[in-house]
Amino acid sequence: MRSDCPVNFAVEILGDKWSLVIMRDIMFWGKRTYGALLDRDEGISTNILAARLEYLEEQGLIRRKPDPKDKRKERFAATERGIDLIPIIVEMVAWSAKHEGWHALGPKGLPGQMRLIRRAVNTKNKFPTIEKFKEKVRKGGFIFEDFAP
Amino acid sequence: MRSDCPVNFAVEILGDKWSLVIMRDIMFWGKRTYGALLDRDEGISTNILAARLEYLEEQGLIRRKPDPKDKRKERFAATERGIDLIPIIVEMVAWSAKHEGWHALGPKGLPGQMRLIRRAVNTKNKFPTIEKFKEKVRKGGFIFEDFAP
DNA sequence: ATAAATAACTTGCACGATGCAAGTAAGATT
DNA sequence: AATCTTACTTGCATCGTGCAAGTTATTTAT
Repeated sequence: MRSDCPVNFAVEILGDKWSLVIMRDIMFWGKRTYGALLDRDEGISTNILAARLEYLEEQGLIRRKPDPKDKRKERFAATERGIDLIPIIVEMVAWSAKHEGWHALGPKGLPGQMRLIRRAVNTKNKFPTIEKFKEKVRKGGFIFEDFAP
Repeated sequence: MRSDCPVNFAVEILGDKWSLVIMRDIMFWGKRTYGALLDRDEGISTNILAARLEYLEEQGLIRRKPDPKDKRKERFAATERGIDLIPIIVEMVAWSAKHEGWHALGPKGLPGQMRLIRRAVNTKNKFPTIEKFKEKVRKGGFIFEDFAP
């Protein structure tokens, strides 16, 4: 650790190009397997994904367990520590949405998802919305669950 | 840009080891010059700082102007786009404070600063506190102003 | 039962970001 | 005029990331 500052603490753990994107896929889009996490808009390499998943597990942000039906598969889920990243991710969405350069969820963004995000972003007191998000993920669901294609 | 997702948008701009730490120093600690930004707990290299400041300016998060009194110096300040990072930084502080591994601001953390941070972190509705932070920075001040050593 | 497909990786190599140490040029101080 | 301060740059080593290809275990298809 470079310092005792809590901003630095978070940046040292989360400050890379993939950690928060992977957590987004697990908690917002309900991706549960290596294959599902590979198949993303951003296009991650197989070695990078494997390394990042191992790292996120080390950091206690996700946990994995073998799929009981298919022995080739592993299933990833967010831990409570990972679920607590939701406020950071929501504030990042709010920042991106507020400033130019963002095209509103892109081709995969369904109207319902966009409304959900816009509500989360435009509400001044985000606490109740974020608690609902967390509760959904804690119960094994994911945030865009009701709007999945 | 790797995708249209607003999470990815923020991660591509902010997802490195220094951008948010530098924004913290400017907005929370009131550091205004290259020399002041060099002198940090984390210890940044001179070339990295120069490159990051140029990058943050390109991204519209900070602006610089020459010091009228000392022609060697430049003074850095956060733009409105940079000020809008405060909610993200506050949520990162909240996340770090909630989970183990963080030692509460370290040796430089004065009691007043720690109280300020704890209040920001423990309040469910962070909106009013964050608005006060933003207003202070907009007026040319910084968040720990009243508690500076 | 055998062959093909799928899932989750690993390996090798290139490139860009980061980190350290030393040097430089303009302006301020003595 | 000499020294100090400020804001850099340069050269080099290392680490994180990215691409392409290969590997192993398991499942599905024939």
